[in-house]
Order: sequence, then C-alpha cells, then structure tokens
Amino acid sequence: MARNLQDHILQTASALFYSQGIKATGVDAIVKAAGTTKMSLYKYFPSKDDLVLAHLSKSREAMLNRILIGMEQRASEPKQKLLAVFAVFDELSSSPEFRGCPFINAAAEFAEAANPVQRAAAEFSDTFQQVLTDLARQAGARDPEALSQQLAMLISGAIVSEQRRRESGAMRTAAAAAKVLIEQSLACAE
Amino acid sequence: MARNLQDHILQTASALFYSQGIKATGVDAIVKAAGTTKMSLYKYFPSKDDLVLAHLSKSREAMLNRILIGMEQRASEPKQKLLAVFAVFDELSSSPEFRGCPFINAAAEFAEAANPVQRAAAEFSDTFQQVLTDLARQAGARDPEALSQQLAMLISGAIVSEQRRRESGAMRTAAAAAKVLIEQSLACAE
DNA sequence: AATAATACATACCGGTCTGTATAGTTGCAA
DNA sequence: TTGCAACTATACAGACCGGTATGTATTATT
Repeated sequence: MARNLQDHILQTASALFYSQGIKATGVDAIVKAAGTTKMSLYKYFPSKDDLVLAHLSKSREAMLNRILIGMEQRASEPKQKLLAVFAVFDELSSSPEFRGCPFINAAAEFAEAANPVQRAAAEFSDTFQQVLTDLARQAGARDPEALSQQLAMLISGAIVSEQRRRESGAMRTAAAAAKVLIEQSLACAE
Repeated sequence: MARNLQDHILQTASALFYSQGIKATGVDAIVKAAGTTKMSLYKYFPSKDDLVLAHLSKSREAMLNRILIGMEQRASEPKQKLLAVFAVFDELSSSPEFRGCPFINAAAEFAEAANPVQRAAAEFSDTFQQVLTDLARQAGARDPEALSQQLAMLISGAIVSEQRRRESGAMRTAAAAAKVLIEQSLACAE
C-alpha cells in the first residue's frame, strides 16, 4: 500500500478529514484507522495542525493533477478544455465519496482570517483560477479574467449545490451556463 | 436592546456562530458575551444543538427578508428583480461583518449527512431557489428551473469567492454573467 | 408580608481532545 | 550475537467542552 509509514498516515488522515470533517476527526481515530500509534504520528507530524496542512497540500496537488489530466484527455483546443473542466468536476462530484470541495469545507471549519488553512485554500483557488485564465486568454476571450472568474464561480457553486443535493445534475446545469458565457465572450471578441 | 433574555442570548450566539464558526464558539463564550449565565441559557435552549438550530432558523428568516425587501426596493419587473438579487448580495458581501453564507459554513462544519444542520441548510437553499424559479417563470424564461439554478450557483460561488478574497468584485462579475444568462434564456423563449 | 418567577454565582462532573512519557517489541545489519 | 533504529503499547497530563447541582439576589404579584 503505502511506501512508508508517513505517507500511510497522511493518506489515512486525508481520507478521514475529507469524509468526516477535520475538527470532527480526532488524532486517536486517525491512529486507529491507520493501524499505528500516536507516537509514530507525532514523530512525522509535530502537531495535528501540521497534519492538516499536509493534507491540504496533498489535496491541492491531487486535485490539480486530476483536473489537468482529465482536461488533457478530453480536449486539445483551449475552448474545449474550458468546457472539459466541467466534465471533470461532474465525474468528481458523481463519485460516492464526493463530499464537496476540501478547501471550501476546511476554510469554513477554520473561520479565523489569519488561519494558515485559509491561506492554503486561497492558494489552491488562485492556482486553479490561473489555469482557467490562461485557457480563456488562449481561446481569445474578450475579458479572460472575468470569464475565468465566472466559470470558477459556477463550478464552486455547483459543488456546493451538489453537496447539498446529490444527483441534482448541478454540474451539468453549470456546464450549460458556461457554454453560453464562453460563446458570448468569444463572439464579442471577434 | 433585546426584548427578553431568550432573544438576547440567541442574538449574541448568532453573531458569534457566524463570525467565529459554530464549533469554535463555546457555550461559556456565549454566556460571557451575553452577560448572563449558563443556567439561564440552558433554561431557554435545552442543548447547544438547539441553540444552533435556532440560530439557523433565525438566519433563514433574516436572510430571506433581506433579499425580498431589497429586491422589492430595487425593481418591480421580474427580470429586473432577478438582477436586483445580485445587488442585494453585493451589498451584503461588502459589509465588514460579512463572513460568507451561514448555511454553507454551518453545513461544512457538520459534515454528517443526517445532521439536522444539513436539513436546515437545504431548507434555506430550497426556499431561495423557489423564489428565483418563480421570478424566472414570471419573466418568461425558457427553462425557469435551469436558469434559477444557474443564478443560485453564481451567487453561492461568488459568496465563497468573496469570502476568500474580500473586495474582489466577485459578486459584480457574477451579476454580469447573470445578465447574459437571463438575456439568453428570454431571447430563446420568444 | 408571603410567595413565585426570573436571573445570577459558582463549583463541579464526566467525557474528549491534543500531546507526551515510558517501556517493550521487532527486524535488520555489522 | 550484539546493537540500533523503527515501531508498538499503554498510560497519563493538562486543557477544554457541554451540561448539571446547589444556593442566592432581585423583582413582581397577591
């Protein structure tokens, strides 16, 4: 399974944090699920906070990878790639393990503005936004920043909606809106 | 200030729950902020969970009122009212006390699907959605349910975005997208 | 003046949380 | 075989949480 104990602990913790919430997941539960002990956990992660940040960092990489790969598989043209992002998220949100966006959820759990969790969430959000903006620019959008922000808002809105009502088809409805917005942004540009 | 102690406690708790998060707000902190004691709190609210649900119920009423009144003040035609909703949320999210959507945040804090908090969040979401759908139908949208879902997703997406980056103008960018979607939905209908 | 309702003050209980201390076990390598 | 490092096992410290018990002060009603 896991190459080493540290990875195994992080993987176990990550799954629990995502499925049950971070504050709702105690260190003891992580240790038991991973089949190890607190001493080993605290050897690799000086505190639960460090473990949480490692979880978010890992989730960031995993999420971005999944988005980029899924996009690449589905389309080659920038405009089609923008639409493919919605297909990727549709797939993600159709999985039975889907529990919403790990960053939105984590940020809601740690409300204080100065909390490192907030920074981690913003970091992912910025990176993702940048990907979309680049694609929008390549596609020739009139206002690439505005368009990509709108698409990102549709996606996070759909994630929240799908989290509240499973199988609501929110992501596909969002994709339809995206199509209209993209067409309109490209039409005005030429 | 407050007509009676019960309202005063609820109001204090509500403010703390919203600004700091629910799990992060202890009963002692509420009691201290309200200038009362635990005994009095537990006289009116049998448990913290009851207080949390009362807070969500109160927030639901307050939010819906604010939306409906703000909408009424700004527009009279259905189509204009749909756009006015974005202006209302823009005002809301510009306030320094803005901390995101109380329902999205609460639902993220209480992840278990069966939790009453989830039901409370879904309840608000459904009611709000219904308001938008009615307006979309009155305006003559081709697919009122789809349009209202898209508008709702833009709004929650913008709320999340604005929560992450204050003063990002997310709500106004969302409003621009809404305008396009509404126009398009009405154009195709006639 | 007696009574009842409301709220306050304070101490406490059981449970859970993060984090640590201490001791024992396994496996591998020189 | 001996030694060392990684890991396990378990118990515990200290803080904090939700919730309760006991008793008192204040006010209004009758």
